[in-house]
Amino acid sequence: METMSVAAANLDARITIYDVAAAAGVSTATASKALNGTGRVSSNTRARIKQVALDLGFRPNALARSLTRKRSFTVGLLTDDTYGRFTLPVMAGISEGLIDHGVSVFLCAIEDNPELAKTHVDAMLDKQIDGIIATGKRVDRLLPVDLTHLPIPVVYALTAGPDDAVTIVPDDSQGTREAVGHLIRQGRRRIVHITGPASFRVVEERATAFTEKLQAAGLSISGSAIMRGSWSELWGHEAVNVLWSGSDRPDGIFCGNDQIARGVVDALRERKIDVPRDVSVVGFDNWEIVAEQTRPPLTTIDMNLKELGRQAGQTLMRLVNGEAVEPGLWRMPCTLVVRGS
Amino acid sequence: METMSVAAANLDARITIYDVAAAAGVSTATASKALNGTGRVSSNTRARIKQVALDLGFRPNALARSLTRKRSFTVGLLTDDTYGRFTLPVMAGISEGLIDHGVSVFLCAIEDNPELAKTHVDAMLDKQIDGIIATGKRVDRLLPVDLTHLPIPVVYALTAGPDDAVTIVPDDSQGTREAVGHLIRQGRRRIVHITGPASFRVVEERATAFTEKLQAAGLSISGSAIMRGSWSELWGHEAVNVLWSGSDRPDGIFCGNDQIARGVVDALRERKIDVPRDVSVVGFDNWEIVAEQTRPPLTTIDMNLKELGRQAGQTLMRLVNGEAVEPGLWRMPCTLVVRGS
DNA sequence: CTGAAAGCGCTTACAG
DNA sequence: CTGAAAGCGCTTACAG
Repeated sequence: METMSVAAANLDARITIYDVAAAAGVSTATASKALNGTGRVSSNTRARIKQVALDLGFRPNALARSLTRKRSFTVGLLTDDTYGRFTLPVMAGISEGLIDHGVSVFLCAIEDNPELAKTHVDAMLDKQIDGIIATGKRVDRLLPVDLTHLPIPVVYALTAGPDDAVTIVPDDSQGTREAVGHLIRQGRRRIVHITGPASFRVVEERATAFTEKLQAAGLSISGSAIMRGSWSELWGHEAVNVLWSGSDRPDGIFCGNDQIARGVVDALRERKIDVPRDVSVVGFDNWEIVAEQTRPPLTTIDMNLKELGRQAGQTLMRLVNGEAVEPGLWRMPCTLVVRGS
Repeated sequence: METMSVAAANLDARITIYDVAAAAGVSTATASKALNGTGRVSSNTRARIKQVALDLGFRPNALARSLTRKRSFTVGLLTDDTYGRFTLPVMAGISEGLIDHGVSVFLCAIEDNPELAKTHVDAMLDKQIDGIIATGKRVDRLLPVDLTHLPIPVVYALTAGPDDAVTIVPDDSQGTREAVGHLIRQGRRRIVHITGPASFRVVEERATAFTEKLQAAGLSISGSAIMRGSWSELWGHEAVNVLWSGSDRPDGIFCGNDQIARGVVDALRERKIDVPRDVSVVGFDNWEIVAEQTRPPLTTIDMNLKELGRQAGQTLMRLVNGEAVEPGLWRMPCTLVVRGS
């Protein structure tokens, strides 16, 4: 009852710039300028108008404003990831980075469905979005939509984009160097890399960085130092079994993700091998729910996904504002998070 | 270069309803009616206008439409969950259920920050959203914003709402009955419940349903049949240790979430107790990444979060359309997912 | 410094 | 069945 009457009141009494202009005894043009800080208005009348607006609780209708300004202060966020392990932090970063500029973001969950994707893009275009951020679960996969001939700028975050666009991804090579560097500083000399499937580009990128870092440190690298498998704990387990059934056992293990690392640490414990005394383990992702529950807690690499999202948002705004930005692959630095392993 | 000229062309040549009216030789009023299927227009001219619109690639400006219709076909989605384990499926469901109606959703990640929340709500109100869906990580926690005196409807999904609103949550009691029923059908007679902290309302709700279901089945319940702890694997481990250090050992375990269940199954395996031969285990959440990687894979309860999100979206639309809907707590059914445990 | 007027791109009574 | 006109709530040249 109470609620309803308030609602009704708000709806009907929705106050417009005409109301504040009238109350302040000026034209809407002057009111508009005063409120927006544009044009020349004496500081006196400006102050008065602002006060009136405040008193009346005036809130400008963004739709009307957008219609004349041809700018909606709205962007679209496309994602094919409904599981969200990597995507949600990115989205949160985008949202946070953008709301400060008064821009809101449309969420479009498109799965792997091209039809759905097109529907979403069309709906957003109709709603006059200023730009698009495309994001996804795989850095080396294209979203199932072509975004290249749109009348608005688009930036790609954590998903593949065309060469002439800006695409923001974590710096996997640098992250790898952080991890291996840490292992070396711990005095480890026989280091192996247990990672995911070769079909992932990040796997190869990290593998290359791994080898190079070891070489740079003057460490010998056995032919089997890089073991590719799946992104699972089980694979971590198995890899340890393979390693320990041979004679060339490592004292440092860099894993392709935290789940593998979790499996490695568990397998090591089952074999009564002390982590980190006998073997040091470093994971990747800093997926807290895994990293913190491992015994001991995982030392790992954080991709700073939220910051990456923030960057994506700001970059899109620069593009929307017509600023020139360097296209290409932007690599955002990763951070080593030292825990117990 | 190519891209830019296309963009420019699209921007400048943005074709309006005036263009199609002119091309079809009718007034904009008629064009509007024909395109929207409103008012009386002969089927001939209607067809012609539609064809012209198609040929010209006319896409109506949703901003202008919203301004006159006083309906933006846009809703806001508030969430305090940036981790997203539960929230993202809900959001995906909302988005999917709404895009069919041509409504887009604004994503607002508000953390636990009231300022941020207010900023988002204000921004969305300015953008004339038709309604709000509030969602969060805890069913028994309020979001850090008061949404009760807004001029638009709001529905709550997976987060606490006021009594006079519709709040959609999973049916924890029914889910519990499914789980326990399954255990009983497996021939289990000494069943315990290892769950999370008493501070969570769902914990007590499930505990009550657990007891009732056992009673209904005529099974005896030991005083310590319900063990409250944390939502972690570690707690699952510990609980098994406690249980097996006593003499009253269970043959069926219902866990408050999949992580606990994972810990339970691991601890059981370490004790050489066969799952599911000696002991059956049922989890909760159907968090696939955990449930599928457990050995054996976890039998668990799925909360159908995506469907819940879809419901929330549809319900909000009903409200927006002025339909009457029954306020209160709506409980959506859970589903038993049988795997190997 | 201030205001009258036109315009953003649609929709909707109201006439005809 | 069709159209002229007003209006949604702002902003922006253009005058004064």
